[in-house]
Amino acid sequence: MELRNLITFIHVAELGSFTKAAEQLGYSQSTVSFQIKQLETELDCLLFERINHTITLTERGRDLVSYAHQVRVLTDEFKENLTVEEELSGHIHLVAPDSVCESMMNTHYMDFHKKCPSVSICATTGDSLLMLDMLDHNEADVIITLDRRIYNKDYIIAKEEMLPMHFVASSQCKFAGKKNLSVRDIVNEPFILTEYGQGYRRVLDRELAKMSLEITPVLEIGRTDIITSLLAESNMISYLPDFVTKDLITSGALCYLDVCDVKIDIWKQLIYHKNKWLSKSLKTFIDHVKKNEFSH
Amino acid sequence: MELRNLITFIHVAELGSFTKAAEQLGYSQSTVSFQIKQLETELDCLLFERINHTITLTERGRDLVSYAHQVRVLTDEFKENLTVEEELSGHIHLVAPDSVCESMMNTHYMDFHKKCPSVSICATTGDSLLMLDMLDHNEADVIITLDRRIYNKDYIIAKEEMLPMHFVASSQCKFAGKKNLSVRDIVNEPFILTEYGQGYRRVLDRELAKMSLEITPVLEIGRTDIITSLLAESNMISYLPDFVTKDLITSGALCYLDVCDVKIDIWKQLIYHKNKWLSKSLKTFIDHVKKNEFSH
DNA sequence: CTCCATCATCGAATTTTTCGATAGTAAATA
DNA sequence: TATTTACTATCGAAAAATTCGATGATGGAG
Repeated sequence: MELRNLITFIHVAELGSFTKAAEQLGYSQSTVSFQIKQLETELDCLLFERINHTITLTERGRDLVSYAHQVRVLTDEFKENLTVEEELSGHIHLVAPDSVCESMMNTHYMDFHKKCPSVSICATTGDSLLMLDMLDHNEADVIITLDRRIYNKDYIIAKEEMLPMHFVASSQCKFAGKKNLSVRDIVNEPFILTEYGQGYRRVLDRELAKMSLEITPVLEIGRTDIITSLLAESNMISYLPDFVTKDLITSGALCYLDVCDVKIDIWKQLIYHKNKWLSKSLKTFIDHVKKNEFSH
Repeated sequence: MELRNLITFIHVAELGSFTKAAEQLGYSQSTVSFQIKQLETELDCLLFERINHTITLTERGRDLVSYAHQVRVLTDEFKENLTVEEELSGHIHLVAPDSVCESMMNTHYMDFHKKCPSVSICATTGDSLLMLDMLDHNEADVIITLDRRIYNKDYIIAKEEMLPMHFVASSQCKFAGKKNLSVRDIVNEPFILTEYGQGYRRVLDRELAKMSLEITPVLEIGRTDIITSLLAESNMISYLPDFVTKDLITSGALCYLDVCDVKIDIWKQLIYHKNKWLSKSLKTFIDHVKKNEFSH
């Protein structure tokens, strides 16, 4: 019992004529005959009595009319809802490094929430590999990486920028103000770094390994806010993106170390999977992040 | 948007896999792919995200699931109602001569009503030509004729019997008891006959015409109960089926006239159109009439 | 009595659906 | 690590279904 036949049946029942229904539907009359017969065969009952070339609904036919109408109403409603402007609602799963999550929540998340109060955001943290894996398994809608510059034909980079990074330490640190430091001068100092999974941490390790150097951090921790506050009160060193240290640099609590022989390109990238269906909500969210979370 | 595709879609959505749905439905996997794509094209939206060979419903997809379920429920309900034993209800239009209507209502109609209280009967009266016309226009479901024996490939004779008929008059009539009367003896007496339309009246006229005779009735009236009561109180003559006069013959108020030279074959026939859909109610009704309205 | 309207039917043309094979990819397994 | 398995996309060919146009039968209108 296909919808096509039900539609034809409705027209026939309303017009009381195969011929007229055929004209109205753009079919030939024999097609209408065939379709009705098809319904009758499938339902194993007579829908119309044909007496002297005029048709009359049987009781079964009358039953079918009401059923067919219900189906048509349902169909029309559904299609209408499809064309209706999609509502800004639903659920979005963002995964990003701790530091990015924090900065987003502190700065512009409320703006988005005000703009789209019905859209619920789930922001979780994770390292680069996990995030990409989540993209691959459609467990995250969009991610932000801080890592080497990622390119892969399966991913769409919605926005990206290179991230300025520095070795940082307390302004009281013995290296503060020193010019032209070498990384060799500091590798044996006590370090606090983010956990290994974070992309820029890995990139740093690899870069040092090229120079046959290695940092053994005394503390590894994902929360960069904790790192920075520890730095301020200690003689430890870290390697962090500027946006994380910005406030404490401005306030003078921390300072950049002028290390000249390590130059690492870390990229901040807003990524989603190429096969991801972008709902209007998701598009809006991505736009919002592009505008607010990246330098303009 | 055909039902077939919606069913497939439901299975895919429930199993989360094109392949499994194909197995369950007996399709090849490519067919399922095709059907889903067909839906997506028609609705102009993505129903499943395909990321790494695993599928996930989109929001639109989720909407469609609930819609498709509704349609399926409707369909199942409808088909179920079809297979459910048809209820004995509905409407039946019987057309019959006045005399037959009366006898039916007086004798066995109540039995039928008790058996099928939800079936409403509309019994109207009409002459043979009208009745056949009504069959041809599907305005009557079944008719009973008192006429010459009707045969036509478009009609189905559910039951028929030859109808004994007699010239009748009051027992006080001057012909009462006379043997071997000729019709010539009585043609000029005052006659009450049914209206011309009634079949057996026409047949009588035609038969007499063969003998170059003619009856000019002083009264023509459809209601045979009126004819018989008038006969009993007058010297008039009529020509009626025995079932009409039975009671008054038994009571002795009327008597048959022994007219030997007119022999007319009148048939009582229960007829419906060959294309008539016999609902269970109608079948039951016809059966009832066959059993009760005809001699066994 | 002829013309028109109606539905049924048939075979041919067309369209749609389905299949089977193949490819590409990821995950599981050895 | 290599291999096997599992999954979806795609393509062309085969099969099936739909549609059409012509024809026929029949009743009604003019």
